[in-house]
Amino acid sequence: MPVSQRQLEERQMRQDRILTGALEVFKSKGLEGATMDEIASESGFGKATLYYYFHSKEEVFAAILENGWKDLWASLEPVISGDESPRKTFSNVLLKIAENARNRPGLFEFLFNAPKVITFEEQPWKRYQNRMYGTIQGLLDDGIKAGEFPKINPQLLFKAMGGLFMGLVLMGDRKEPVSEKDVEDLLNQLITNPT
Amino acid sequence: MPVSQRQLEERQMRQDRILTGALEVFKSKGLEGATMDEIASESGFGKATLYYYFHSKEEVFAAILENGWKDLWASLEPVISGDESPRKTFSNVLLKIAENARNRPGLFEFLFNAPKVITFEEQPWKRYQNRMYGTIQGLLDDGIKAGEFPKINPQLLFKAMGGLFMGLVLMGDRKEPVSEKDVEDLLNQLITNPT
DNA sequence: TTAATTTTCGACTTATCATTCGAATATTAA
DNA sequence: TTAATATTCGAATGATAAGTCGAAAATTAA
Repeated sequence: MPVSQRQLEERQMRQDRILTGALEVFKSKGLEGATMDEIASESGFGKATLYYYFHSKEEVFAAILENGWKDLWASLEPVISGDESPRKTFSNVLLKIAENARNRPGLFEFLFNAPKVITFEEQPWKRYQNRMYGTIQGLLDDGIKAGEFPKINPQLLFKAMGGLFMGLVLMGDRKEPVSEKDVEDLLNQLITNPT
Repeated sequence: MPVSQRQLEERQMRQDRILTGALEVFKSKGLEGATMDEIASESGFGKATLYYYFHSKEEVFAAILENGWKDLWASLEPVISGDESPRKTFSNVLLKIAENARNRPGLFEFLFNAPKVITFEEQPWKRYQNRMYGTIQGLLDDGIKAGEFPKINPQLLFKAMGGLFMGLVLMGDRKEPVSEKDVEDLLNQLITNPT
């Protein structure tokens, strides 16, 4: 009677399938603009089936963010736990983020843009987001103290770096995906020459 | 019979009043989330009156963007037409943008975020946006050629700067408005030392 | 095979708006 | 003052879309 392992996995896969379809629709229509009917047909299920797997449209939306941030954080964890210098760690973190962005640009864009529109309370994914921001902030603080970064308001440097990555993926409607080399060049420009 | 000057001005003021109220609502609810009822009560008119001044909700939305970009561009125009060096001009442009952001942060944020959600065709305000992006891009190209900026993919530098400004205002949920001095410090970090 | 149990789904219900109507009220011009 | 014109508005209208229902089809376990 208790559901089998395979059953659980299949359920999981169906949820993922729904989430993938939903991401497409949310990206093009936004939270309010997206309809459950569209998500249903995009993901290949009947509408009622979506409600079998999720309680509401917002839950679908939140699940995308939750999974996305969790995965992102999971991929960052080992990099951060390493025992490199703040500067090297910081650089690695950025590259890892860039790697994530390259692999699933749609999701990545969504992770950083969607939250601006929404304002529910109690967003579980905020935990991951804050943890990540906090960590990066800490790396910058340490790096500046250690004289590895230019001496500048860390808060500001953080925002600039954050903005940079957002800019890489999102800014304007420019084409041309940014290459890894570009990223490294820019990082060098930014974090080299501690005065 | 032809409407008087004063009449036109009053009409204009009423439209502005509606737009100001609408901006509030759009900011907190987004395009789809915002209701005409709410915009009406926020701006102090009856709902039907909104339709006397605008044809649709989207027209209201578009009018905010159109006015915003037009004003932003207008304030930039003289700076750009100056005969300073690319680098100085660039710096001035950024400061002018920052000034705009300081004066009407709500509008500014809206200008740069709202477009991501929407996708109508034929957006008149896009003309201004593109003009601005194009100009800045040009300044960077020139500056790099003249050896005034670090030698780096201009496209990328552009994105970084764009991201920076977005980051200043929008990134994360950080508080602490960025001071003019902060901005200048960061600009110096970014565009000083042409290697 | 067969009786649970799980999964699927289109049709229905219901609430929420955008937009329109038609009738006031105010303003202007003669 | 009076007739036109401009402005205002709340109450209908209609469309859209979230969420529910109850019945089927699949799958599982015995």
